[in-house]
Amino acid sequence: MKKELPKVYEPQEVEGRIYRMWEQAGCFAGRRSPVQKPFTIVMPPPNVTGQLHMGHAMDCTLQDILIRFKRMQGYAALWVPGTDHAGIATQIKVEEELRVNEGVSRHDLGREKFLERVWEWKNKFGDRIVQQQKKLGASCDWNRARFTMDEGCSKAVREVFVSLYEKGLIYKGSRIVNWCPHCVTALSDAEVEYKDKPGHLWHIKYPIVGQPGRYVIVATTRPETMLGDTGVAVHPDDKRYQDIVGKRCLLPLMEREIPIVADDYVDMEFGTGCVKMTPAHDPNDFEVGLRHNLESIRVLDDHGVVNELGGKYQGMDRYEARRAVVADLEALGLLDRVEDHQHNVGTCYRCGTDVEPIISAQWFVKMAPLAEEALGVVRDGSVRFVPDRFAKTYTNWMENVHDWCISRQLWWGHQIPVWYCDDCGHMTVTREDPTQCAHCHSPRITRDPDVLDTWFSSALWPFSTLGWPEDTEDLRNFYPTDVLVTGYDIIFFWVARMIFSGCAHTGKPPFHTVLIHGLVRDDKGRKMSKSLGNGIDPLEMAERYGADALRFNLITGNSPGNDMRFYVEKCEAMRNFANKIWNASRFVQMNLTVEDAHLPDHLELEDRWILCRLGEVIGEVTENMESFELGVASAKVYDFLWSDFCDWYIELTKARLQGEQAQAKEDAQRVLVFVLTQTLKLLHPFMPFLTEEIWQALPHEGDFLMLQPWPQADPTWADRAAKQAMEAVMDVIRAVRARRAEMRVPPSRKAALTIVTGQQEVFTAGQAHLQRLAGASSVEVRGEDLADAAGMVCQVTPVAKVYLPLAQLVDVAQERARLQKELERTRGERRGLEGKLSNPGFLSKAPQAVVEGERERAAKLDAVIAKLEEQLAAMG
RNA sequence: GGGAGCAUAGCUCAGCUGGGAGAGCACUUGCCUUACAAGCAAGGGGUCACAGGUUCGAGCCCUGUUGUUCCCACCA
Repeated sequence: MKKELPKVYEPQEVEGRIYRMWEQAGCFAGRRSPVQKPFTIVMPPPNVTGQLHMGHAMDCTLQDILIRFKRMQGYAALWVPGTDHAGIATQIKVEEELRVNEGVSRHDLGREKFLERVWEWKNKFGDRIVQQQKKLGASCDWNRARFTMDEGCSKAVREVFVSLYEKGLIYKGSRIVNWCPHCVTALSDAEVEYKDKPGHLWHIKYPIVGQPGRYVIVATTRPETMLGDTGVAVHPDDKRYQDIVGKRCLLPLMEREIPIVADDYVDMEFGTGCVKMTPAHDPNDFEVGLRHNLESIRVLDDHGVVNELGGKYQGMDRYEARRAVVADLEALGLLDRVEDHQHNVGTCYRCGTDVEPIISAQWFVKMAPLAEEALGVVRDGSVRFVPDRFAKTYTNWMENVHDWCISRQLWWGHQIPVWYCDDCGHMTVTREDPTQCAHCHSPRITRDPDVLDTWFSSALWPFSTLGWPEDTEDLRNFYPTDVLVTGYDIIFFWVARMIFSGCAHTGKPPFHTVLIHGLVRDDKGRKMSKSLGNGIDPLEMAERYGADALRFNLITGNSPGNDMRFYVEKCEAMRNFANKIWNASRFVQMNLTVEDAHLPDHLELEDRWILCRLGEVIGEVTENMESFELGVASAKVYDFLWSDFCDWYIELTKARLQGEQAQAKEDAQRVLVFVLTQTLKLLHPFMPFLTEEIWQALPHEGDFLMLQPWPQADPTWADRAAKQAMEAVMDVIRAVRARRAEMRVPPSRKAALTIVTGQQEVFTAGQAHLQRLAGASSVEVRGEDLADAAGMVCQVTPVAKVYLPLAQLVDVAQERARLQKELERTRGERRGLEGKLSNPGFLSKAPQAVVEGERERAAKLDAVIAKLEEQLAAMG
């Protein structure tokens, strides 16, 4: 039975082996069960091109903890993994690869060949992140792994697009959209990141037609867009400009006459109160333009280069054109002045390029009707955010959401299922690929070249992965899912869209709880990023300290939704904890002669104490887990294991283990194994590898710890008397140790202890422990105080006076001073309590239990005070 | 402009529905006490940002102030 365990825990040797064992035994499979309630988590699909970073590691660990906990609690637990095709990110990556290695662009290859190459890439590297998740111990049902572009998910996408189109919730329109000139595609509002950047405010003079020498001065941060100006706007109430409203001015450089209009949009206080209008390149101007029938002249092409409508600036990119325009204006004397100006610039969330608003024909999802339902399910509590403050973030966004631009000018993704007739121009939108136009039946039809926003397919993830739109067994059994775990940074991108998609297409919100976590930052609080080079590789940490230590680090000591800083030192501390458990287990095992882990009939004081504590911890940890307080739960297991079990209980059993009585020895072994085993179960969700490895080496029933039932406290363990008695003994041990340390008594020098107490039976029972743990050569327990305490030093606890024959190390005056000081301190504390206990308000209004607790405390202090006074009196 | 978070020991952070201020690391002292030196024992260190308020009682609830971080928003 016994396996020789190494002195130091070696996770590298253990983890791979344990994982393979679980996997081969099918421990991760989510099985539908007629009796067990299902518990389902769908994993946020990482990008296929991605590498596992610390954020993934935290996300993955949280989910694994929940799913392991629920699995042990007896739920039919299913954790569905998968990966995301990540349209822009992947396409950019493969294009880059092709450019560097082969010197070709996607256009050189053509769409079909290019897509073949992306699939090759996906097949080659798509597995990498899965392997990395396995290293962390992720207990997903890998047989159910999905990919957003696999057949089923694609079918779901197609169904959703067509049905939303049929309901009029998807439409195509020419609108101002966010355009990335580098990625050469439209972006949704959520994909634009606004950054404060220093810039300038150029004040430009536009001559008024027919009034030589008179100008309107407009202020702009983007002078190059004036090439597309089709008007100037002022506020209707602005007295300065009332006479010129309706007049025209001459657009410099382009020599075009444009109207001056009045519109509420203009802020009279800002700049000169005159705004140039470029409807084709500014969302506000676009709106104003609509109201005043201003023309839209688009002067920038898809790459952000001035086009043929930009006159002599054609061929220049936006920034080059800006410089040229400003220089020319200055030469013409039309540049009034230039101010420094901080402004908010939209940038592409993938490549960081400044986004260019341009008018373009794109596909949109009409959000208003969808948002209404999505708001309802959060308001009525059907979907709950943890922590709940994120519900507000969600609601705010959803209330102000604009229509969602879903078309992307990319090749990698779900191609839009719309065909245009080359003859009649009508659109055909169907679930099956058409062979002819639905209107004129012409076979000459061409498919829309664009693909859908990646998040369009991610939005369907909770049900597309379970088989939707088919009515599958899995869908019926596991949907709606239970908890969604993700970072607050993708509430808008993903969570919001899953919620309205779930409601719209399945009639149910896709999960009832959204567990939000924060970002993992570096030790200086900065975001980990490639460009800063400050990322810490979770796999390297797992390799060095063990996946269990990494997991524990990521969970313990932080609370849901809060960012955390990553400290390598903390990994080390958690590795030390793992090693501590390892060695405690080694101790238990090396003393083990019994084959089973049942509690003995006879329990000693310390046994009843540890069981009482175990029961408390089981209750608290379970409660914390249920309410997603994982950091608190893990800390409690940590403390129990290290302080109660290792520092005290193991030490307390040594007397029996090393004694002569066979029965006592065996009893101690049984309690040790039992408590350890129960605790390993509590710890398992957090540190799955280590706990499984140890459990396998201890007496057990069943095959795997990970499939064991979650521990439950036996009510008979709640032995308050045993707890108090044991703690009284522990108090004395601590007091003696402290005194010895203070007096610099070397541990090798044992001293005879005399304990004077009214509870002799408690200390008689604890005699062996006192001797062992308090460095005593002998222990005398008596009821009556010493007649002559000369040559002794005294320590006082609420239930005992302890005498140590150490007087030669301290003089009487010093001892008296010490006791006096102790007395003052205790009296002070007692007075504080008296204030409370003599307060009628407290007595009548505080809960009974609290009042009782305070009374007990007072009684203890009184006891200490009495003993100290007695001692001082005895010293004369 | 709107919203949110944070401010607790030298550092990084816990502290759940209000009831005797905690952990890890760092620091001091003494120990290889045969499970563990990745350890053991003992210890030092905190007007819980500030000012009011509610309460018998506030780190926790309310109001305001300051500092700080983040999110959202179409002011050129």
